[in-house]
Amino acid sequence: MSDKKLVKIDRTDRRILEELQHHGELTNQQLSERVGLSPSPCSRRVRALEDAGIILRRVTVLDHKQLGLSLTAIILIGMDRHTPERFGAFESRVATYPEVQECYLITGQDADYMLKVVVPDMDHYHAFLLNKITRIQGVSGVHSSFVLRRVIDSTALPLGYL
Amino acid sequence: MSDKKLVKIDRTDRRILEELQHHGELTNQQLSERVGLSPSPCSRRVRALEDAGIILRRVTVLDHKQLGLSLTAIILIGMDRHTPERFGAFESRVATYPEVQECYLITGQDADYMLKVVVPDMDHYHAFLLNKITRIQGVSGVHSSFVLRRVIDSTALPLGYL
DNA sequence: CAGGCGGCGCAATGTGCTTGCTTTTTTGCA
DNA sequence: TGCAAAAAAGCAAGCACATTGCGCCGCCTG
Repeated sequence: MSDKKLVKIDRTDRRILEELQHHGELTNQQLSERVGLSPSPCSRRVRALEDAGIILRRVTVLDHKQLGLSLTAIILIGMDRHTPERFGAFESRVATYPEVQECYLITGQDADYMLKVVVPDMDHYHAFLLNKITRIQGVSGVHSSFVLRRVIDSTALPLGYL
Repeated sequence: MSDKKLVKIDRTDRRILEELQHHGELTNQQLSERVGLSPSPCSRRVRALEDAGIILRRVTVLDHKQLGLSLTAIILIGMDRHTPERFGAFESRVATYPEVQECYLITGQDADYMLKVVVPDMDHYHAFLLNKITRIQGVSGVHSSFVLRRVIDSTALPLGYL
């Protein structure tokens, strides 16, 4: 592995992570006063968390509605044969589709993969299914649901267990 | 609505959004040279995108494995009665559970809600189901799947349609 | 073809980040 | 319980970066 150094996460680190999870736009000194620290040790802690790989990356979340991407679909996909070749081929193909936000190999007899897909509208979704999903070797069953309302849409992890 | 100003998104804005979606840690001048601009107009464009609400927020993504959160579950939930009161009660309860990363009201006869939940292990998942999900009035059917592998786990939108 | 508008680049200013050093607090052991 | 060592916090200076005003250029319009 490439994780250089490991950090024991105390109460202060937990507060830092809690803030950064939701507010990645905070400056270091804004963050430092929220967690009750002066800027320098706060900055050092954040860098330690990055070096340890606990902070994976910073991202910017965009408004799909304003970008004309109104349709979000949840797709459950079953495979005909459960071989590593089938799975490998499926995953490497799916990884090239920008419409796919999430793709998980999951347990259960009904489905092998769960996908979250974002497209402009139904026409594009139809085209996506026909041209990209059903074309992949081994895809046997496809079940689509569509998002009516986003009650919660977050990337935050529950830090209460630490 | 409170969206102050609207921005027509040209090729440069698209490149900015594409970079920021994946690399929210970029400094403005790093971003500016990636999109082929000088720092000042780049900064102005980013702020315009923020003011327009196209850039919703910046977040920090953490490594769930290193934080001892090894289990991710996909839960499909059905409601006994499809009334606004039932839905409202369910949603306001679910919104208070930090383990729930995503909660969508979805189409389909099999389920009404799809949840993505993060917990340390199976014991905690069991407790979560018993103490938090099945306690909610109106929950009739619960189907759990568990994530075996994260093939794609992103927040990036497909900007190729613009 | 002339006028106006909008976006880009440059330079200066101000803000925030970073690094070395000192002080304080915590931890471990007698 | 007290002392010593180590780790973390705070301070100040140097530096990098973001921001703002201004002049210039290209484009669109009348």
